[in-house]
Amino acid sequence: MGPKKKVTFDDIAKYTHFSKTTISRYFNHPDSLTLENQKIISDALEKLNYQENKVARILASGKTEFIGLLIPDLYHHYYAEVLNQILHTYETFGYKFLVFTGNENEEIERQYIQELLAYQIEGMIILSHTIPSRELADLPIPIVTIEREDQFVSSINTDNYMGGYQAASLLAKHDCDILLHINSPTDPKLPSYGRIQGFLDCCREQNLRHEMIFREFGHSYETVQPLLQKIIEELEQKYHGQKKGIFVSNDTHANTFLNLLFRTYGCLPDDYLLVGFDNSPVSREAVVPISTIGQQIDKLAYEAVSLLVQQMNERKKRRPAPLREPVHKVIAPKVFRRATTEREQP
Amino acid sequence: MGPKKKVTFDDIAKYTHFSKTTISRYFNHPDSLTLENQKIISDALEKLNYQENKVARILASGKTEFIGLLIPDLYHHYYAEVLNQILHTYETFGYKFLVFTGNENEEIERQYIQELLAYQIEGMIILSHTIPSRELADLPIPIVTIEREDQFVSSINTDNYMGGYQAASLLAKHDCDILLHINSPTDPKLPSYGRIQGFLDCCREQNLRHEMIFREFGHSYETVQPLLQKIIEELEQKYHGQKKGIFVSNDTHANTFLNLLFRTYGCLPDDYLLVGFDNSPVSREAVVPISTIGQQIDKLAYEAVSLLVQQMNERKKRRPAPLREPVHKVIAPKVFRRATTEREQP
DNA sequence: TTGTACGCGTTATCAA
DNA sequence: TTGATAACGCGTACAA
Repeated sequence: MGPKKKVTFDDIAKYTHFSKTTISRYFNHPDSLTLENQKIISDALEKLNYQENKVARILASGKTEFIGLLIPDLYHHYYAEVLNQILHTYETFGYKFLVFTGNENEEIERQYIQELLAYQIEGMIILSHTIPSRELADLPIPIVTIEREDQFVSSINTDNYMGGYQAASLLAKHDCDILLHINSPTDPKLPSYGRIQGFLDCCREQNLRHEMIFREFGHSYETVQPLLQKIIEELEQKYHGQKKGIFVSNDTHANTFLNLLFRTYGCLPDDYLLVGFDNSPVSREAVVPISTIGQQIDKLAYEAVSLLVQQMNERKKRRPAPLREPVHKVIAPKVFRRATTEREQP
Repeated sequence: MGPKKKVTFDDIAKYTHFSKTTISRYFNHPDSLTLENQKIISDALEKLNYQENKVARILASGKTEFIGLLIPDLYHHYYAEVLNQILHTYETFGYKFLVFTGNENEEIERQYIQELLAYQIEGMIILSHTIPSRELADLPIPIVTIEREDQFVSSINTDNYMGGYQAASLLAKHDCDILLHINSPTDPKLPSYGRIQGFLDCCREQNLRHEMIFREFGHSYETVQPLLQKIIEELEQKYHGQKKGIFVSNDTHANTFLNLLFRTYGCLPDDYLLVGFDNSPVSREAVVPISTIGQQIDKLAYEAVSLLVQQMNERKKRRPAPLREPVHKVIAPKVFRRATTEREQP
């Protein structure tokens, strides 16, 4: 054999003249050993350079401490940051993550799930949106989703409604003549639909003149840019000289919108106010820092893992009380006021 | 017990009146079974709804098909994209990835490595830079690093030297009066030092007037911005009216530099040419699309996994021939000419 | 406080 | 082409 043999409990047992069981206990119930004997074993571990084998432990105990993760992509900063924050919960909960990034293909994502189940993952966090929650609910392990259709499974979402409301409020404070919301057409079942509803409700409640602009923006810069350029031209015609308060569906689009204005005018004209969504780096680093509604991604990630761990623990009990109703928890967004709304700041 | 019992080979064996061994063979050497019997077993698997258990397979076979991944962060698009591309090699090589993102803490990253080893990973790809390659080389499994100090381990890097050379050449073509390179002070042992050397060599070989500007930029926008602002002021003094060709160490800094110019002048003045590095989204989406030297991250990732798989396979042979010398492979960068150097384009 | 014996779900070896 | 049996390394009743 190539790889040199690994040191096992058996080796330690022989070396210390204890039994395997005692070695096992040293790791799992150290209190039940004499301090003296603990020291003997600990020395032996050192001397023989023992390395844990968690795979064997999993097989024996049935607990993998694995959580599966299904993410649409890592191209968007939002998903990358969610992943980052989820990975960091390792320090709190000790679970390891098996990550797949999807290719928007339902069938392939089903295969990924099978593969994850084969590795005996104890639970799953899903951000991909291809597989309906109806189907996810039938999986034999607890599921938590983040910001996707979640009718039949537990989920953690940003309070999108509040976010949309806050965006409209922020713009309203600056006495705009017209409030606009630019977005892709959105399924009311998706959490992000809340942004639209919140924006609308705020406008209606406060009797603000407003217009909703929906376009199929797609997912690439190349499709987004011309659509936004056209929107700018239309706004110039329709609302020339009027103070326009614009809530754009996300920071990336808001930044593109801003850059298009800059290319034309060399500045952000005084009659344009802009609010984005996500508080992604691009909003801070833009040519004019962009006001935005930020998701608290750290909390989103922490609560998702926390909720999942809770449900996984429930299943380990003798008489588990499985959830009859999915839990939906919501995290408040945060408003970041920057130069695209607060002009007094440079 | 809470979770309903899982179907095992034993169940299938009893149901089909075969032995466990035959069921195992159905998966691993199907050819050795009658087509007839294959059908019987396949039907039984369906009927009993069998789910693979790869953990048990690992214990028996010793092969986890796990690769460990140590990444500094996912905040920077570069790392997120590397991770993304690495994850996608699953389709080609079938290896799964256990991911840790580091906290720049040597001791904690050592713990991560121990944890990864406990899960019997077969190899490791490292982008974090805290642990010296001297130490990594002593680990009991093959290691491949990407764009970090790699003296004692195998590595895949972008050809940074060529990148620096290309940047200088591109600027030189446009008849700049002075070529500048803005960067953080860089250890010559790091691959990215090549950018500096390549830039310098090009300038010297072609007798181009040039200046190197080194500042400790740190890792946050807040520290970068004022330093770049100051540099702009100095350049205005020193090279007023002269055509300045500037190679900035990465796209994020290049974009900040560009935005600072825009805030002052409302445009990119004609006497500034800009080249970044990385071809990250920000370079395309900037207020003026930024010319940049792009790393071919897909190839970088593929070659890293490929090289690692090769070395892992070597170890599985009866008489492995371990590498005496680490392998260092290099991927050519690609030049992206955009508006910050090619002004005729809008 | 320590040890014995068995089980976890596969793969590998050897024999039939 | 198939089967019996022994690993793989650890956890856990149960016994001592």
